[in-house]
Amino acid sequence: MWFDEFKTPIGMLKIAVDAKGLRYVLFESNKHEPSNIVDWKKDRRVTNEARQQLLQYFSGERQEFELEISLAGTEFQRRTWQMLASIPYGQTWSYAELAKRVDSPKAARAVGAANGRNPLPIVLPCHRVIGSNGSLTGFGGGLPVKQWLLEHENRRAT
Amino acid sequence: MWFDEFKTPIGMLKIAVDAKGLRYVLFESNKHEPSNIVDWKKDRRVTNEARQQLLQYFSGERQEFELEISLAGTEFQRRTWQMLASIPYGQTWSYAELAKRVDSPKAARAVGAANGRNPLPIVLPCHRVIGSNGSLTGFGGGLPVKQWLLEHENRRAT
DNA sequence: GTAGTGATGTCCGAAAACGGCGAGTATTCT
DNA sequence: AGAATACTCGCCGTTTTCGGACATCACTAC
Repeated sequence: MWFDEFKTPIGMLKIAVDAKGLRYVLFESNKHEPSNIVDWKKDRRVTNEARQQLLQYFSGERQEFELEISLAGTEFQRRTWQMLASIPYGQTWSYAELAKRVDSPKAARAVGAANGRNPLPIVLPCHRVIGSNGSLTGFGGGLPVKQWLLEHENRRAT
Repeated sequence: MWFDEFKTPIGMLKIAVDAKGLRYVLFESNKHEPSNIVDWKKDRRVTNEARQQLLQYFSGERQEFELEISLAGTEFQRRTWQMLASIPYGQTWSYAELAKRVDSPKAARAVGAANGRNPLPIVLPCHRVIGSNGSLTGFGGGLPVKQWLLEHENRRAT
């Protein structure tokens, strides 16, 4: 398996792609090890594009991503991850809100678990989901990073 | 998934291959459903060869198989299945003997379980393994078939 | 306040159940 | 006696089951 690696304001990021598109965005210390990709590809075109868009995000030039992505998970997880893309830049939802939008109103907790396994953080903005009482509650890359991302978006938000 | 199907003295047989070789030999009524093959192939060359050798076995012309095979299972299962090929045509081993040959002298019972999941019956002659008291004890394709195979080999044995 | 409770999907570890067994012992027929 | 049968118990790898733990939250009861 091959990763493209590059530096950002929040540390090194690693990304990997497979035949369908972007598959992983990893922090230096990721909680869950990525599972092996069956049909991974060393596709410079896709990784270059993804890296560029991520760097644009960090410099403030980009608020939305336009990338081919490849989601591997249960039906519920994919539903949850895809819904993340609906949260506008600079805004936050609660886990309960996200659960409602996914048609499982009572599954706030399950949504949290799915968020914890989001394979594409930042691109799919799981950092925009916080506790209904305003607490940050958790983040794969560590809470400080979550806070940094939210503040970064707040500074740029229209 | 694609199966080649053909008629034999003990009923219809189905065989399937993947990238590495012969993967399944199935009786009409198989106890364990085959798991999905990831990289199965519709490879006429391999299936034709396998079918031909099997038919030769039934007609008595063939006592040993020479085929590329693909074994998917735990380390112990593969060890057990491979050892089956060492049992000479027309002879029988007890489960305990087989266990010894596999370096787990006390695992007679585990060997039995592995035998029960042999994906390539006849080619890997699990029918040549019987209880240490001479009883047939069990067979995926049914005990009558096991008995038929043993008698068939006895008739032809030198 | 604060402490407890139930609902939800997934993962992970532990524990139990389950087989194509076998050796040893007891029981039952000739 | 001696042989056939029955029951018990240990053995081993795999499969199944089960109980928590989670990036939650609303509600109730004190």
